[in-house]
Amino acid sequence: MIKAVFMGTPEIAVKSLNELIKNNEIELTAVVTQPDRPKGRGNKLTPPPVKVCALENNILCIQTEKISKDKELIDKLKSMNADFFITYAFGQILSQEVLDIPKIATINLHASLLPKYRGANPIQRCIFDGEKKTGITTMLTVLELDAGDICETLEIPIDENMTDVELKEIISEKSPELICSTIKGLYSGKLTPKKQCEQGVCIAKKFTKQDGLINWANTSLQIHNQVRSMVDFPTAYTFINGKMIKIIETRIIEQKSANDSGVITSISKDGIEISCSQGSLLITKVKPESKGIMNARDYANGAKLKIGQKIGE
RNA sequence: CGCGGAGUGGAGCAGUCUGGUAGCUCGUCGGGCUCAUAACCCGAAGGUCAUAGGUUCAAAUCCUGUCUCCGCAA
Repeated sequence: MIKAVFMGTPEIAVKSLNELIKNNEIELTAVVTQPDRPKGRGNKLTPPPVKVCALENNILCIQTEKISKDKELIDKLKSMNADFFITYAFGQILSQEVLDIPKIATINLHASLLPKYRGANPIQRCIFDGEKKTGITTMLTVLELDAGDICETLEIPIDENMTDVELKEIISEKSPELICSTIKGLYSGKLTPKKQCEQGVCIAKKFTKQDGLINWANTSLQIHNQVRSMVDFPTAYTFINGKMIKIIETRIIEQKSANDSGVITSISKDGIEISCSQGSLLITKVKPESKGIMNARDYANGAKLKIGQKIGE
């Protein structure tokens, strides 16, 4: 029996945690996650999804503010005799002392094809940049951010309209298998991790609200990639008639039908067409202030938008 | 108790301040026009105005509670 401890926090890691719980070659002795945080409207204290899953399955769940300084927790982890620590979107940096605890290795799952997109936001950044493919990588965890030796990788193609939400779902879906295969490979000694190629290293930083503001002077491709890369957060937005409106879904239109950027050139059943610096963008789904997601056509109808109207202010 | 917005036919909205016949655009259905159409013309169906009380001769509208949804801030 392989003994393992899982460290993770958000929704994306839950499917993998579930697999580790169910897999009968692996004994999951504990789950480590972040403390409950105040979240959303009303600042309600919300447990991380990984904790919820662990509790549902009666797995020991330990929450810590900072694992590398939590002496009590470190002692507890040492006493567990784990073969592996598995981290997946844990959100905390492990100290060398923690990395050295497991008998075989600490492995991390990262949602990119390393060495590209190291860091906190690989999923959204690769879509934002218009990448045609990304992937999942398992690796040995080292002190330097996402720089450890690579165990296994899985490529995932990105089509031109895929959103961050869809990609996240695919990655969440495909991760469990890769984790298990890596654990077994390392345990049996059949898998030899390889050094990362230092060429092509780049860091994927988190988005801020500011990143969501649409600049209509960009090309339609840039804006399209921006919109679909941040549906989940922070969501691309612009201003129409002085009100903020979030743009949920767009399609690229090659031809441009106005000289100005940020002007409504047509309103049809399919949506609202806006001219950009290169090509046009068809907005198909939006979310106005205080409202839910709606078809752009319905919004245009109620808001009485006119062709030729300038947006973005 | 962090701040704020919203709930009205199937969809998107106006009407609420100043109480007095339920309104607009779109969709749906029927008919017409057209070579044809997402266009145009005529007609129809469809709403306990989120919910529970209260005030009033009379409440979508004023007062109080509740539920649901959303934006901002963390």
